[in-house]
Amino acid sequence: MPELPEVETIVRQLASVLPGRLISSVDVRREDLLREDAASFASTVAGSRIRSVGRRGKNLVIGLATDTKPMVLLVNLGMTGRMLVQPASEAVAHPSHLGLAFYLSPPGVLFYADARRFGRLVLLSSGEWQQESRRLGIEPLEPGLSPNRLHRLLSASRAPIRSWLLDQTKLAGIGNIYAAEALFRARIHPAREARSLSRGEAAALLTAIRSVLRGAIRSRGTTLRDYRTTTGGEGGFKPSLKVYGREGEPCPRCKARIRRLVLANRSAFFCPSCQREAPRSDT
DNA sequence: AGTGTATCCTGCAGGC
DNA sequence: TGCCTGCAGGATACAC
Repeated sequence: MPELPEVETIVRQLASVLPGRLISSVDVRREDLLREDAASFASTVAGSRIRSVGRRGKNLVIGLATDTKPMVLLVNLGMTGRMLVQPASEAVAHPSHLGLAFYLSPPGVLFYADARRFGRLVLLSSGEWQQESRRLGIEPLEPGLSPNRLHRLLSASRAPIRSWLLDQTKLAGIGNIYAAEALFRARIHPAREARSLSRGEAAALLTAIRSVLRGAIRSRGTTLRDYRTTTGGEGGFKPSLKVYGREGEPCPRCKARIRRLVLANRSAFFCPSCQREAPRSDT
């Protein structure tokens, strides 16, 4: 669910309300969302002050100043994770599938809720976070990513381009929805070998990735079912999806029926006419 | 270096 | 109505 645009939306909302506030206490309801035990997590976080809220790939990066040292609270939302903020003035109603509650001062509550509990909240030292961050690939919206650089990265891999796009160690932040949408816009078949893309195709793919991510951010993300903003609102990008989840529907460009194939055990939606696996060999 | 499979979970849609 | 199966935005570990 939450890919780069959804996480970016959440980060922007949190960044406008959290920095400077104190986390007075933490209520851990689902310990399996943590890597450490609930008691040590709570004792580290309680009493800390929120310094910053950022994003790296699909991860929320929350900077905390604790009693002893600066820490990073890394939140990966998995498929169904939600970050919900309750203003102090409202009665505190718990969301369904509540995982953790962070009680704030000035008053307010930050909830982490997660139906499937694939999400994770991890406390790291600054050094540990730097190491973790190095494992992730480049940010697709980072200006330093040029068409040539993308082409170089692609040329090292025989993986299908859709699998390559989902690999967070290559680019960080793209998931199944936006991979499908970017490949459609760039007219590239999802099963093409990454290294088979020409320089021109790599450039077109980069343009497509950026335009679809930026468009989705403008719409506050894509809500299929579970994704919510921090205020509980839905993202508005779903009507802009051209192929994802549209198997059997006509391609908006050429009217051919959109197809679904399975790559690495995950659905890949594409237009068989606009996105050819091999160059046309007819006439 | 790849893939396929399984795993972690719950919820929902569709078939019967 | 209910039971069953399949599928879902993600990440990771395993065998091959």
